Amino acid sequence: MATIKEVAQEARVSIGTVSNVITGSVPVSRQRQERVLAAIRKLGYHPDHVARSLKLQRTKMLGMVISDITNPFFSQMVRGAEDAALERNYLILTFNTDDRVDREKQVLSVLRSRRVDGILLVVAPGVECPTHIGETLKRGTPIVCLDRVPPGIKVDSVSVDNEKGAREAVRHLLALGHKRIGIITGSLALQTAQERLKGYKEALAEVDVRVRPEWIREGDFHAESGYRRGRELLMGRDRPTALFISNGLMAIGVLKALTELGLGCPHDVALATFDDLPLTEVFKPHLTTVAQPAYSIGYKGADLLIQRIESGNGLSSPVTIRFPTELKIRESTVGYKFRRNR
Amino acid sequence: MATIKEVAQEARVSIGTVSNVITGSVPVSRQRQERVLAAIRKLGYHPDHVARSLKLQRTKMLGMVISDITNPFFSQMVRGAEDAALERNYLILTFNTDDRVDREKQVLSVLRSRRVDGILLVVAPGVECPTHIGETLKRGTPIVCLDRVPPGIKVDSVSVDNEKGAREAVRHLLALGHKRIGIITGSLALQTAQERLKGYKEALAEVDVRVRPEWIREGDFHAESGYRRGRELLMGRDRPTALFISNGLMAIGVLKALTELGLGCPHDVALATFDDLPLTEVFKPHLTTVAQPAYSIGYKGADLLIQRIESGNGLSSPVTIRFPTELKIRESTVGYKFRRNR
DNA sequence: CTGAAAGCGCTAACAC
DNA sequence: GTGTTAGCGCTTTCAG
Repeated sequence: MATIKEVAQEARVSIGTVSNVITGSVPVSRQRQERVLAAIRKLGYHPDHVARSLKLQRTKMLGMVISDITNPFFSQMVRGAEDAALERNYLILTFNTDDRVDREKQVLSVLRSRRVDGILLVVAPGVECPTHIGETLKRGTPIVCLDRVPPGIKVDSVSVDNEKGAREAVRHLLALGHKRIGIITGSLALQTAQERLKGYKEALAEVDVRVRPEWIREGDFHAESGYRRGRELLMGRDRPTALFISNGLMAIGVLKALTELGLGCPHDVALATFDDLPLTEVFKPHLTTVAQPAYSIGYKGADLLIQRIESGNGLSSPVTIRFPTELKIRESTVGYKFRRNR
Repeated sequence: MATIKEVAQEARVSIGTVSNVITGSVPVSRQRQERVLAAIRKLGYHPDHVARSLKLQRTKMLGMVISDITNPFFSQMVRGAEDAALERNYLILTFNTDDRVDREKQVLSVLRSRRVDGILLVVAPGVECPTHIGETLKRGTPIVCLDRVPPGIKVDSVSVDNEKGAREAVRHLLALGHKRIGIITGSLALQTAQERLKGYKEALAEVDVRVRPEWIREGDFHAESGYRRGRELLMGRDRPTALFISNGLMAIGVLKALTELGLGCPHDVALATFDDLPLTEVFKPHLTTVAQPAYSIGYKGADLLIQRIESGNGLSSPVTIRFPTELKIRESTVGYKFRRNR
């Protein structure tokens, strides 16, 4: 592995000069410039970014901490973040926490040792106030929270208007004539999940439909919980005619429950869900969804984070970006008009 | 940010002693050990991994170069690799090339500067012999190729038995009575795609069904090409009764074409495809697939790579690991028995 | 413009 | 056991 020293020898200049032609910060005479370039090519020299990081005290690396890359919502987000980062010559280290706070803390500690310049974080649901986030921030490493905004902490975040998205979806269900609408929420330790529940309640309140507590079930944003809570909701005699599911993975579980119980969608039960699952569009039933711009959340998050890093942080107060959602009406709700008078 | 020097001062010992208690390579007296630990806690010290990397000339970082994290096959692979890496205290830097050779070269160059200890690579389809891979290898950075094995280069690889997987799928189609079977291949610049085509041809040859060149269409492993090649294949009067699709993304495209043309599956056209798309299982039609252990490919790949790194490389000759595939027979092929005598 | 030299924070000899 | 010290490869003053 050629070093800057060898390049300097080969080009018969000082290592300072080599550094100057590489960084371009200090002018170098034409003649020496060419000698250096030739030496670099001849030796196949690639500057050691580790040494540069040590000297400059910045690594041009970002940590990205998500729940699970296998969830298409997050994989799109990661793609967006990587694209934005690469454009500005930042690299991304990814970590899956599976929504476990202990893993999140562990990862944050690793990231500290690795001296990443900033962190994109999808916080794990935890009851306590996330002190590990505050500490990281205080230490000078900027964090941008994605998708979920942790409670009781001043931090940049990029997410969507969950309340409005849920409200619109439930309004849509109501407009179709449904009055018996259940919901499967995410973990209510997450603000995101609470906002979606709130939107659901608001939509019902608007038209004076009573909220029935037994039709509100708490899941955890994973498919298995959608399956279980879905079964509970649909097995009884007195079941809802429509369901609002708080995320895409849980919708998968609900669909499985539906099939097992021999219920048709939308005929027996109409389904509206948060998250648009990209690859399922060509399958039946095509789900009515509250689509989130996952790619943009990741892209904008990385963008904002890099801005923070390069502006020396602490300049302005925390930025909260909320993207709008888009209600996509499809066959899991329409194609069946629920009769109004019953 | 506390440094080892400050810890030494606080604990009233030399920096060497601090280093010794951290690495544990040299014994330290009980008393000083405790003083150091206390100082570390008090100062919130986290060793600077950048400095350590420079000194040790290894970063404990792996580069992972894939086509697109958004493709569930790859996101599972990445998850597997990250899990394996983390277990051994390696971190992963991910990059998407969108199957473009120029991006791949660029990424490899970045990875070289970043001094990653090894690279997990899904090669982009390119005509020429991949010299950039050979150079990286020669420079001493081990590479493990995943999913696709580049031609004309001795390199470790982890993939599946594509030929056998395709053969079994087409045999299944034949067993159902189909004699008019088309295929949409991946880019034939990829050995992977060629192997799947070969399996298809072999299965037909086994029962003396003539290969019809007009029913062999070359796609590129992306959904759009599945859609286009699918349309071409199915629009004509003289169309196949069954299709073998060489990957999951293209299957999505074909399904879209099917819907547009008003063709039912499996009634009008039976479909068998490579790749099991994880979240589509609850939708209709449930696809008959040649399932690949994507997670295991990633996991084993990282495992093998780390072994190479830590055994000082160049020990044994290239390892080629081939996982078996599993044919999952589902409703996109069965549920409709094609009549034998026509 | 150019070269010399001082570190960035850490590990690993090496003496004691 | 413990302290001292020489770098790892680079950037950046600082003289000239």
